[in-house]
Amino acid sequence: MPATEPFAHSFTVPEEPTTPRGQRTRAALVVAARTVFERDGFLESRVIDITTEARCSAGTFYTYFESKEQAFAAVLLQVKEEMLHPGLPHVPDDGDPRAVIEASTRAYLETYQRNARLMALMEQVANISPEFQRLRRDRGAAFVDRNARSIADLQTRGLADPGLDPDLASRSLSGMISRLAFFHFVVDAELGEPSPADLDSLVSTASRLWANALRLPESSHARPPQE
Amino acid sequence: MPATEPFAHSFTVPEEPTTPRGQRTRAALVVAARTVFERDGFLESRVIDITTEARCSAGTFYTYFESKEQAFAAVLLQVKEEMLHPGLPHVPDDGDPRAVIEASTRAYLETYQRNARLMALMEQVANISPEFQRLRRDRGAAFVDRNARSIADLQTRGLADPGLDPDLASRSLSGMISRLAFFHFVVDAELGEPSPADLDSLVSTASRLWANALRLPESSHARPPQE
Amino acid sequence: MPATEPFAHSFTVPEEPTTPRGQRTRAALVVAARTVFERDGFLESRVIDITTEARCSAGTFYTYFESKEQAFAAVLLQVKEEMLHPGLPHVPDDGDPRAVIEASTRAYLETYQRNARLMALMEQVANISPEFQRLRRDRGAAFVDRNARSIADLQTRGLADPGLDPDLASRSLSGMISRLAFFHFVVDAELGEPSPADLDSLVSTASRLWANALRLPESSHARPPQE
Amino acid sequence: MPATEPFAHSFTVPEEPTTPRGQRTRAALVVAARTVFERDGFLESRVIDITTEARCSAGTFYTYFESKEQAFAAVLLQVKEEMLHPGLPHVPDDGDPRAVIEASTRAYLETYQRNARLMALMEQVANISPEFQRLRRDRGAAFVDRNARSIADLQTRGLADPGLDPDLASRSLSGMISRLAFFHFVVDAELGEPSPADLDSLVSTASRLWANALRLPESSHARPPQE
DNA sequence: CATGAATGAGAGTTCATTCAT
DNA sequence: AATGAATGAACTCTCATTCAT
Repeated sequence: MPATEPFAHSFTVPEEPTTPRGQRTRAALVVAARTVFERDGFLESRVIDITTEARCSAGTFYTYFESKEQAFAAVLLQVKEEMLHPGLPHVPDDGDPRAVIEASTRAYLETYQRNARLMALMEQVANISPEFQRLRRDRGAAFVDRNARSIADLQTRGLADPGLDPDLASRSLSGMISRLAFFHFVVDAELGEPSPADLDSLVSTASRLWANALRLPESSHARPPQE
Repeated sequence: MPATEPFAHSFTVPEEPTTPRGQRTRAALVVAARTVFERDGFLESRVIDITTEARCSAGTFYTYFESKEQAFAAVLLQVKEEMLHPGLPHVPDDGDPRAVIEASTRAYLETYQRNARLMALMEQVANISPEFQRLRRDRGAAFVDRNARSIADLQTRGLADPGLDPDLASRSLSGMISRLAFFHFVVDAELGEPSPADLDSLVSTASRLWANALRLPESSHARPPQE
Repeated sequence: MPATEPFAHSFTVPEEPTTPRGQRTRAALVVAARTVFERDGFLESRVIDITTEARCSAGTFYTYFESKEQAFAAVLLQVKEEMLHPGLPHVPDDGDPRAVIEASTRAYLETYQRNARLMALMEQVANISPEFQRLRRDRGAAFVDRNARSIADLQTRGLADPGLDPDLASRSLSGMISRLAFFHFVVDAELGEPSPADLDSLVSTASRLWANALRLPESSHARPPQE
Repeated sequence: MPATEPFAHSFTVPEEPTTPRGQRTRAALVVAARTVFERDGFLESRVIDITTEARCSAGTFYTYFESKEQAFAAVLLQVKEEMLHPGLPHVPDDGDPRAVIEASTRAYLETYQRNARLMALMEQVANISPEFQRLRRDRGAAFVDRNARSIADLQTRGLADPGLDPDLASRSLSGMISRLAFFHFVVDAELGEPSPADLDSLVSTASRLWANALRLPESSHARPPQE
């Protein structure tokens, strides 16, 4: 059935194939799907492009996925680790909150940069499909929650502005970073805009804004990241 | 041409109709296009839905637009005023930067809320079409530039953290507000999420973060967060 | 693409199907295309008429051809043998040039008669599409060249008017025969004109004119004009 | 009603307009129609192209013509004089049949050359529409008949091969000339083929073939046209 | 499990023609 | 007589999905 309601299908990925051959084919399809999706975007990608890329026939695609959407979901699942936002816990908490924030910010931006095409894709698909909109939201929420806990902790320790709602502040600041990354690594890159800043400047400014916004005290050994 | 390369058309709108009748029809089509686009999204909208809504025949659409994309561009043009981000200059500069920021933030969020469907649409289309990606970028840049000037001004006046690059800071903070608005008024609304915050909280938190991030001094006489 | 530039496509036929089923379907489509084209003319034929005739769905057509034009090219390719102008060499050169010319003329006219609908079609399409105009020209050139060599040979043997340019004479005389056939088997037949002459008269007159035009000597023993 | 049966309309041209303005507009439309038809071909020409060329509105076209076909008929009527084949009677019968034939041939080819685009057009339309197929046939018949009478006359005077049927011979030879002209001035020209012969060679060869075909005696003052 | 031909609903777009102004 | 906006039937082509082999 052509051109039906897109995204009307659930994207519950069905059981993994049991035979080695099946696993190989499926894996090839997921890799191919990622390649094609990242290259052409979700809408412009044809199932046949994916199967061609995976060197199998059109029908085989439907042995492993019920729809193009499901294949996209499989791609997302496969790269989940990469996409996991490396929030604050991933960096050593060495006692200097500003340093922690900067390290986290750097880690986030570097990860974003590595997966820029995929993030662009996610942005595209999330705005087309409520299912993926929810997926993005939920994944983002994990990131936001982690940061919210960090903010609350800093408030408890008397280091952060107690007048801020930790959740809302985290939503805002996390969105700040992700939007900055999106415009920098996706929009400007796609449009061929000259990069207005290098990664260090981004990290420096963004983490300084974040720390300032929480009213964190200056680092003891004052080492202004830029200026 | 069925389902060919989307967005292959330039945005050169055919000459405006000269007769009143033509102007009426075209206007009706633009209104209908906005209605349909906002209701169904860009991709799910059919030209015939628009003409049905405008109570004219399918062929008439092509008297005024070369494609669905062009009609969308016409919608954006028509509502440009509404979409214009109010930015800082639109509110009275009464000497208290925090108050100005709060007023601006409120104005922005209120505008966003009023045009939430359109903003969602823009987000969708921009992630599909490079042409509209650029349009969004350029419009956003105007907003960012205004805020950057404001930040630089505050730095000059010794009120804002001199260690911040005004442009990058503006990109970051402007993105923070727009992303917050997007998640609040579009994503959460579409997904039927219980609103985690009311408008006042959003305004209060966002503007406090913004002012903190710049290290603006506390307002001298503690005024109520909004008035 | 509805009713856009006709004949904008090249004639690169997609790869032949490998499976027997595919070959069967493709062959059925070519047969159906010929039937429909001959019945309705090229312009009046719809792709859907062809697929209906071939008992397959509309989409299947595009598995094998990129356009109606390409299907027509496939028809021409398939019936190339039939359409090949028999020309002089195909008949025994028994030493009497007039007899050879008469036999050739008869063979040509009989072939034309058998493929009259196809010739009409070719005439129609060639006058619409430069691609097919060239195809017709090139095919005609083969016929003309053969006759030109024959004329030159007769001149060498002192049997034909040496004052004639063999190429131009062949172009002229070949055109004479083909035009005669066209008017007789296509135009008059389509218009329901009473046939002004039977095949024997056509052969007799045309071959006599051809032979006279070259100033071939009379046949020695007056044989009956046709056997 | 778009895309209806082409040529389903009769092409009886309706009454001429009475007012001077109407006559002017109609004349402009006929000129424009010829220009556009000759430039783009009948099928590729749009009514709106014609009215644009004539600097009037689309609706005005239908004040004077019932259809695109009728406008084409009007063009043909207007240029009837030019298109009239200048058969034998148009040249002085100075007693030398070969000279007469050569002069006629030259006149025909020169006329054809001048109206090549129109002849191409006629060839295109005649192969699309039975109505115009008939028109072409009838006009050609006038030419053929004239030549047939000439041939019969030459036979009566003992100058032409009495074994030829005058009508069939005329059909054949007239077709020879028109086909030669068509390939030379239309096909080769459109395809950008290098002209294989100049006008003088065409005239010389064609008229010699014609005269030979009738077995006309050599001109008394033997002046071989070429060689 | 793999193949790849077949499906067919559906969309965008054209343009000759009409008709209210 | 002129205008030009409106009409809408018709057509081509796409591609996700199915299914016989």
